[in-house]
Amino acid sequence: MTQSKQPAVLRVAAPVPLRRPFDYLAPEGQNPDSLSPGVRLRVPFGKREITAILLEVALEASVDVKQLRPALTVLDDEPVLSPSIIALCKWSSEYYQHPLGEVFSAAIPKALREGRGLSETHWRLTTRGKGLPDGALSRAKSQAKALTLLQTGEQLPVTLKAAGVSSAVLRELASKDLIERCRVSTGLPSAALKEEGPPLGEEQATAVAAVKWDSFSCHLLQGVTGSGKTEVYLRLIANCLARGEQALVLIPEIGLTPQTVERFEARFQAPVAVLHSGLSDRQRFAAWQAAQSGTAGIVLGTRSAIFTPLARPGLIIVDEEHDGSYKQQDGFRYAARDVAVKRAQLEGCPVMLGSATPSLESLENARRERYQHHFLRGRQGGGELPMLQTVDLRGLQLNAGISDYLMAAIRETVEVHKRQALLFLNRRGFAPTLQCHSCGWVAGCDHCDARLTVHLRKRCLRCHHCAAQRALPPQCPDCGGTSLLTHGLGTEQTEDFLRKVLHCPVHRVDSDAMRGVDAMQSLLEVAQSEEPCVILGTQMLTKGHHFPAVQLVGVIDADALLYSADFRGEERMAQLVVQVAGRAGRESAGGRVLIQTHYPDDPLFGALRDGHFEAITSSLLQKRQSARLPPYGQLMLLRSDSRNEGDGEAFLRTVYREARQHLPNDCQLIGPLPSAMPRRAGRFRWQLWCLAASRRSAMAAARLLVERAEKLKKPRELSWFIDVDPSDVL
DNA sequence: AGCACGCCGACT
DNA sequence: GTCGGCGTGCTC
Repeated sequence: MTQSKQPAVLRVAAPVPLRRPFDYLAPEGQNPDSLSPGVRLRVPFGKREITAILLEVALEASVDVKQLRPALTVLDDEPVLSPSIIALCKWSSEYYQHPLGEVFSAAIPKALREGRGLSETHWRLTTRGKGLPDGALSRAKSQAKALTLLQTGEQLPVTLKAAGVSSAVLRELASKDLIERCRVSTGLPSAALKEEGPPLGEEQATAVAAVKWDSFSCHLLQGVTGSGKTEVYLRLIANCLARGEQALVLIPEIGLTPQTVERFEARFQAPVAVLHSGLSDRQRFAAWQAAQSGTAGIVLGTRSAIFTPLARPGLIIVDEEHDGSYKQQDGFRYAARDVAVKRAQLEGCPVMLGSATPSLESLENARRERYQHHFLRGRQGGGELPMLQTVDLRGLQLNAGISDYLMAAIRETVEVHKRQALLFLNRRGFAPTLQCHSCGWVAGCDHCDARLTVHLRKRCLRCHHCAAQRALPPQCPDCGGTSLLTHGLGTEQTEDFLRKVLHCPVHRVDSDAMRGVDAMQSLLEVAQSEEPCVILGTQMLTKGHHFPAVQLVGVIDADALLYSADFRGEERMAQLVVQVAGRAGRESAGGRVLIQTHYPDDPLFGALRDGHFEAITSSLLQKRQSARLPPYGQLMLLRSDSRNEGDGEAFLRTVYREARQHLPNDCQLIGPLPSAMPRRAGRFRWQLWCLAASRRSAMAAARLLVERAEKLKKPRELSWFIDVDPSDVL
């Protein structure tokens, strides 16, 4: 049997938006069979040179062997990505229909993406350096100091620098062949507890005990603010660390990192590695490395941290699992919560999703017993749940959106009880509309189908959907009329009104007021100080922060949220009310929540008043079921974005025609439909809906849609993408 | 995504 | 006569 000598082929993922792998020959003198998937290769790619990730050593090339070029170098001895992370990336690439090379890019810090080394991050003594007699180099003091430090083991350059050893000294020693660069060694995190923590309640203990180690299981922990979810997390982490394993904890936003780190560090000896978008490349790389090498016992991060490799993964926690920020809204559009569940499955470890207001998706998974559902019903420390009440706005006179009833409650809170009031209004700026009283002209955005918002502080008009901004006009640009009216309500306006009528500080918390790192910090200090005041803000307020002195929570305009065009509007509304309510009376009795609405009879409010979040979710689930919307069907959107008005619709219509007959028969294509705001930032947006009855056919449909869209010739200035499990359908 | 090649307008 | 506009085609 003759066999033509087939060179083994290196199949790699390249960091480009192409949905196929590329094959290379091994570099000169390199045995391809010695290479493991996950190592980085430097390869020629067209006219440039890129860093690619090895997927497999294949026996046969997918193209003519003559076309293969040899890889230039192998960058790693050991893979930078573990087999389970590679599997996770492959799954994500397939599930979200995003090119694998770009998925890898999301999992790897920039330094590694650009081909810089893992292999050269630490310094250690060479054999020659180790054999050096004591007292050598006594004349070169800092060199001697470096050697002494390195005698205890390998060190990071930053550590050496902190000890007063400059990089010049290190270079000098390296040139004498006394020290060399090396890879970080695998460390074991310390499991020591600094403090025990409070005794667990019965429900907490049950939840902790339900988590079995060494195998996959998914848990949904549902409990209102103050019910002690964090204590459950801490106990689980303690157990995980005691087993010598690492815990990965996801939180929704960067702002929650300091308080979370603080709690972890108060409880555990183990080092905490923090990963979020606010880090420098260097910091991110260091944290990634601590996670990957196993020296970090706890890895805490936002969305993208879900792809961080762990030497010994033992537990994954997703806090506030319902939070929308777990879904990436551009490029690689993954949902970190769902990737977390998949990762736990691949790693064979437990995952815990926690929330006061779980998503309908997770509740349905719990109902089907895919997830174990644990409830924390009591408030720890004897705090009572606040009383929730609607204020019927019909026919009431409002000042800056505030009824006399709510105003009286605010006064009572700050003036009589000397406590804090928290008001929620989901619209920043002064007013959402500017209109001419003489001719009716309305200030609109030139680039979007939207009105410009009046910002009085900055004396400008701003579009909240694109970057457009202009000065506030002194008169109507159409008729020259000088009487310009504002309509509607924003946080600035309510702030002004409250400042005028109250004798206490009024703090505004929105993305305009919270510019800069210190703004949020000083607000939290105000909250801690417990001075009587009003805190008025947008969505930002709902995210997890502690407001110990808040006794009253007011939702100024619930109607805007309730009647959103998005099918998730009511779900979001219910979540939001429960979340803001959680800010009230956490540590003080007699907390109240007032919700202003023109529709007090909506059953949703009735259920909220009675504290029956379950009643709301089960009624919402029923509506979803009859509409066959998620979680009863899987939704995907193929979206287009084009400069020319008709292009997007025509493009999606062609995809529709071509894909329709090949689609699995439990899939339904709807559209193309224009987006809720058809023109945004000068581009026209259309969408094609695809609803699938099962996950399997959803994945087949996604693949088909992308395949067809990719084959079509793209009109100029048109771009398209698929959004699997979209969080916003507007 | 880059990066080239490739054919048509206003400049030294 | 060239510099350069960005259309379109390719990357093992």
